Amino acid sequence: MTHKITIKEVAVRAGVSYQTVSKVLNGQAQVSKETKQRIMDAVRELGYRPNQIARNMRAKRSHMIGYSWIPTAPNQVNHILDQFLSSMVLEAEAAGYHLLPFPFREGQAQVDGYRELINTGRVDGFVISSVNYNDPRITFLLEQNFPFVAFGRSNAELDFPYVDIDGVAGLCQAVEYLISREHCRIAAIAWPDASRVGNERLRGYLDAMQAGGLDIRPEWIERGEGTFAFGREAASRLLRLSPSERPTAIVALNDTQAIGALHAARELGLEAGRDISIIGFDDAPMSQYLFPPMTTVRQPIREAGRTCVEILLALMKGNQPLKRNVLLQPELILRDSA
Amino acid sequence: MTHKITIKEVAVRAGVSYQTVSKVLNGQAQVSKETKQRIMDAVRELGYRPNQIARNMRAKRSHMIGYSWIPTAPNQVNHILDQFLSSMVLEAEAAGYHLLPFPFREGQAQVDGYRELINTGRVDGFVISSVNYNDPRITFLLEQNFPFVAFGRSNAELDFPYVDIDGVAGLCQAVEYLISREHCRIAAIAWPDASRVGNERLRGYLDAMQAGGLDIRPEWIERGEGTFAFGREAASRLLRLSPSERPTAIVALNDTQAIGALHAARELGLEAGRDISIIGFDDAPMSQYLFPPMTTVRQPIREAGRTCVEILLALMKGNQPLKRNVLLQPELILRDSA
DNA sequence: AACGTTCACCCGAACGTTCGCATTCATAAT
DNA sequence: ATTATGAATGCGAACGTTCGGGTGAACGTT
Repeated sequence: MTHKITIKEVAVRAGVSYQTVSKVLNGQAQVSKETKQRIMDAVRELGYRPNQIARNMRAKRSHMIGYSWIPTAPNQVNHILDQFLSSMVLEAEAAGYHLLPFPFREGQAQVDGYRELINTGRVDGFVISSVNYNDPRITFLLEQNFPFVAFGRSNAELDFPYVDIDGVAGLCQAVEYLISREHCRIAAIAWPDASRVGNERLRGYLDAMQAGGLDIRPEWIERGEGTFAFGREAASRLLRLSPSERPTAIVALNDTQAIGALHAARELGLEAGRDISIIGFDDAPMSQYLFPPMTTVRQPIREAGRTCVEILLALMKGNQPLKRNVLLQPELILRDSA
Repeated sequence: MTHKITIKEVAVRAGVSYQTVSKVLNGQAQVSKETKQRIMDAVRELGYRPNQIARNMRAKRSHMIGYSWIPTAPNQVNHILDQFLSSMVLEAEAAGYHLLPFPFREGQAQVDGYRELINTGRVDGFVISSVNYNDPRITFLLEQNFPFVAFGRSNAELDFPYVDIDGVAGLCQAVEYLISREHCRIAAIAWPDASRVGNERLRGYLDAMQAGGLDIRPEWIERGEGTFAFGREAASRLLRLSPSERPTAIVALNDTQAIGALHAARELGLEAGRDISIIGFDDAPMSQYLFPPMTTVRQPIREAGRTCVEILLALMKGNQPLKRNVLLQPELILRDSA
């Protein structure tokens, strides 16, 4: 492995002290044009690049942003990660920062991972995702007064910087669309009320139903896990209600549940898009390839990743960022299932 | 933000020199039990954790592994990334290493990203993926004699450490299964011959066909992009061949193409799993939720990520790793489409 | 001729570690 | 009593930067 060039070697070649080279490189030196040129030439000829570790050491910063995510179960999807990560990586790199992904731990041990990275000086800030109510990471980081941005909101009383997708608006759009297509009996397949994201989306459903002057029947609201199995089971129940009560449309809080609902409909001999309308949430990549292609709500993930890093960079600089809380608007993608 | 504890503060509290603390912590000191205990107590009481940047500076190592991947197009899937990344992160962390994801660049600029990370001392090694023939990264890294492991193979004449999934075996399994189900006319939807991965998998098809004593007809081999559109188009052509020539089964080199084929079959009024058998490759998470659930080949991604890092760690230590080239076996997942 | 300014550059120190060698002190061997 | 031995610890230096202050020469001003 080829030897690494240091600033001293550049200095020798340019015939100046190495500190002068440093100053020239950082644009804070009064030097004659000629020496500056000599230094630049030497840098180029030797292919010198400043050692980042030494820089970090001196600056007492790591120029790293910690990030960890819940690894999905083997048969689950994380179609978000690629977009979220690469948008963060891109935005961070432009500011001389890099991402440091670290393993996700459950329960109390989770905070230990964060603490360790702080105490060893490996990161200057965090982006946290999969945020929910009473997230121990949030209280911990606030307490430590350590820079972080959350992708997702938590308890209303906690004040911290976040970026989130407007779940209320997402479901509003879906329901409003269904109402515009003359649907009156619209059901929702939702999540347990321990999920802030789920509650948000459900509220979008409720708001839009109310705004549209439609009945909200408790039996039209199914709450359970965000899985294929629950989606199928819930839809199956909904579609077996008596004809006068049976919903003509179903909105699910994610695509996986919606696909379960699609299966339930098919099992009952109903064709989605004709006999029953189904709308998902997430725009999972395969949703477009289903039978029929699924109408769903797409989240601006790249925008979210970019914005998280943007805010975090300002925080780490010590600035109050211009925007501390950002709510991004999702978009209804019309296909054939509704 | 709370002040960071240094080794000197620990030393003061324990009443020894800071270098002694260092030695105790690194287990290379002859010290009395009592002072050792005093030092350990001080460490615990102050919550001291060694500054990793300073350590890295001293050791002239970053303890970082560079990794970058091709971000997928908005409507594409990367269901691999989550598993691959988290298995690498986990394996790396156990050895005190972390991953440094950096933006993927196209063409010649790609190598610049790698060079920059080397020259600035940010990484000690790389894992590279999306490897193909004549990969400029491989020649560059070999030339620099810089530690790396490839996930995927390249030109046969290049000798470098890699981990790969046995594509030949994967398609063999698929075709052998079809043969066992009495299929005689089996077609393949393959990729352009610029893809090493594609060629490998296609060879698996050819080998198994030959071993099974079946006809290999050129019109049964479609080559094109690994997209939904091409899969549909190719399958459509195949299924419109004259009855005596029409294949009774189709293997595709990835799930996206296979799903395209599923659509083509349906458009022609054929039911997959009954009128025509279709097998994909990748076990994309949604494949199980299709109509019908799709038979496909699953790759041991976590194992691949783990092994890449395992080999790389040995290389970075300066050891010749026990295994330098690893070929992992994929697994046929039987569902209803074949 | 003495003095202040400015320019162009040098130099010491520090960031938080680790490492090799030096030093001190007690104990045992001569 | 002197010397060798070993255990327990201290000390200086170094890793590659950046930063602030210092310094000598050239020049202009009175």
